[in-house]
Amino acid sequence: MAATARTPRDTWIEEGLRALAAGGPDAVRVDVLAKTLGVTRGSFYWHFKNREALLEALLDTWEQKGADQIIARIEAEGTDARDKIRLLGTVVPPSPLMPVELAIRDWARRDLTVAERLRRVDNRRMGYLRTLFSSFCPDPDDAEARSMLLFSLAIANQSLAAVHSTHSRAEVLALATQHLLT
Amino acid sequence: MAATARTPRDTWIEEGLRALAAGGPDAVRVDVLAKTLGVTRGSFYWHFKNREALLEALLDTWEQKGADQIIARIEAEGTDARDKIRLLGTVVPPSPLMPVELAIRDWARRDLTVAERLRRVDNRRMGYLRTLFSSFCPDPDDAEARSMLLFSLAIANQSLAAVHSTHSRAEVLALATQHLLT
DNA sequence: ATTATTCCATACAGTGGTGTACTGTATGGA
DNA sequence: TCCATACAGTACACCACTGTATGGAATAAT
Repeated sequence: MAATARTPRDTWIEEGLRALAAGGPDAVRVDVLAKTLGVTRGSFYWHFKNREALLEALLDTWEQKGADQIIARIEAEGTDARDKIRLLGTVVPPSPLMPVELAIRDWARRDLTVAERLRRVDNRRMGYLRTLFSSFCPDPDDAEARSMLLFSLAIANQSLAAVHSTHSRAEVLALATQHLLT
Repeated sequence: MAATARTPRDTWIEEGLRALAAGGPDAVRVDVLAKTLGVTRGSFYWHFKNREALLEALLDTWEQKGADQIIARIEAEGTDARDKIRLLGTVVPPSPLMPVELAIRDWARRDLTVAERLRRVDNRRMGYLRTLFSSFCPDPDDAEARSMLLFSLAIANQSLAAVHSTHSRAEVLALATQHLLT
């Protein structure tokens, strides 16, 4: 059995994430997705019960893949704690995953179940940051403060529109991250 | 002339901002606003050309009022630079203005004209932060880094869902702000 | 080659929202 | 008193999008 899917489920999810990143959950329209995929909605409603089901699937894949993905990459590339923090402060913010992240973060403000998922992911990440900073910050309060600042930096960077007088954004990110390491 | 307005223009804007804060620009529906105001859309289309015009008006009032409002308050309440920074780090984040702010910030990601407005506002604020930090940071790079960190903290705080192990969020905010003052 | 299964197209009904044209009403001023 | 102004109501045409029912095409296993 199992004919190879011409437009498999994952394709819809992929395109759905793109739409989500670009315009938020309201922009995830099945007929729009169908059009960009060159397919009719008949395909969609074979894979998914309804639009709501796709939205759920988008959150599932993000929570599952996107959450530990960054941590895994940092763990692989970084050497010591300081180096990993530097990576987090500079390579993570311009990641292509961020737009999805931001859309979900905004979504969470008006949807409790989304907020709950986000809380889980954020907690995992904050936990990771805490361990990194704790490796050279004896004071737990200090580690918590720095973790919060680095996390904030990574999130806010994308949605901060200001230009910096004499530096590029990348330079300012590096400066800010360095500040958290001293 | 000028019969007393029963549902003046400002009422629509006020309610529009509420809707914007709660659900983003897509949630600003004229018929919904009319319903919550206990009026039909006939009134709306007297004040505004169309829905787009209301959205523009919302951005106008935010850019005009909301931009310098925070700075003015800090200037009024704070004594020296350090004190003002402490205020910014702790009283601004939980401000009732933030939901509107966040909605617009997300909106700016997908609308160039909104992004342009946001850039103007952000630049003013970053400029203000720079002057504050410069008052006790001789190194301009250092001042820039700290400004960026404080701004990020204020923005990200609202959309950060993580819970902190042993502290309340307010405590962590105070810790983080303090870190930027040393 | 046949057939079951998987996938997609098409047509249709329904809904929620916009904008418009027109009518109705309260209020203050000449 | 009469009228202009400033609203508000009603009805309608018109999308954009959802979901459903059903038929048909493509593919893999036999």
